[in-house]
Amino acid sequence: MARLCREFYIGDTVEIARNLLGKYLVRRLDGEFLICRITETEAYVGAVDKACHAYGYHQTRRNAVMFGQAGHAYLYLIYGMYTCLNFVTNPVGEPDAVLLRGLEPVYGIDTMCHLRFGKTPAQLTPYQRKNFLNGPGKCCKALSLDTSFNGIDLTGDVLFLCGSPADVGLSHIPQPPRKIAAGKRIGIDYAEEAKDFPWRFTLC
DNA sequence: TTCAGGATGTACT
DNA sequence: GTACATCCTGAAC
Repeated sequence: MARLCREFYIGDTVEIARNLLGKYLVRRLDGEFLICRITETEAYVGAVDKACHAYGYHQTRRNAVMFGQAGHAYLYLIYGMYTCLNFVTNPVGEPDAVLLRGLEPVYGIDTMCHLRFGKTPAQLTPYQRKNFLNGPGKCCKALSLDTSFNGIDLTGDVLFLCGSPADVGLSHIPQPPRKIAAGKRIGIDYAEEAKDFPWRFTLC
């Protein structure tokens, strides 16, 4: 499959967060492909952003991956229970990342449904159907990702991104034109002025 | 349909 | 000991 190369992940992090919308996230699990369209992201910029784990270039054991090479995945545990997936951007030493907040399932839906709810798609309640992949913890659960994947290379074979349905062998999937909305980020009320940065992007 | 509250464990001070 | 880039449940409207 033709996947996004490392250069895609190098540049202005806020711009990359916007460019990630509509791209396809591919997870290879036991030989099966799980494929989703990215619908929601947030940018985190270490140098200036109090909401970022690496604010002011503060490096710890947890966030070390953010200081490494672009195009790798930063995964961490939040609230003791849930995993968040980030894409590391920018050059080595510049700790920026894009948080994945929302997805739309495209392929492998039965498997994702089972991973998330232990049910088949037909067994979902309307509430579960509506809230399938609209949060960072939910995305990781449906793709069977946990902190053991921290630092994985996004140009490898386990987890990577593609630019179009044709790149993932699904040329029959339509891509209707959609708009991008920007807004404030979520769950970072402690971050003072940074909580109001319009660095959350949604496909609508 | 919205809201409050609890679950839960790791990293960091 | 405290805070945390969250999610689910159940109750009230």
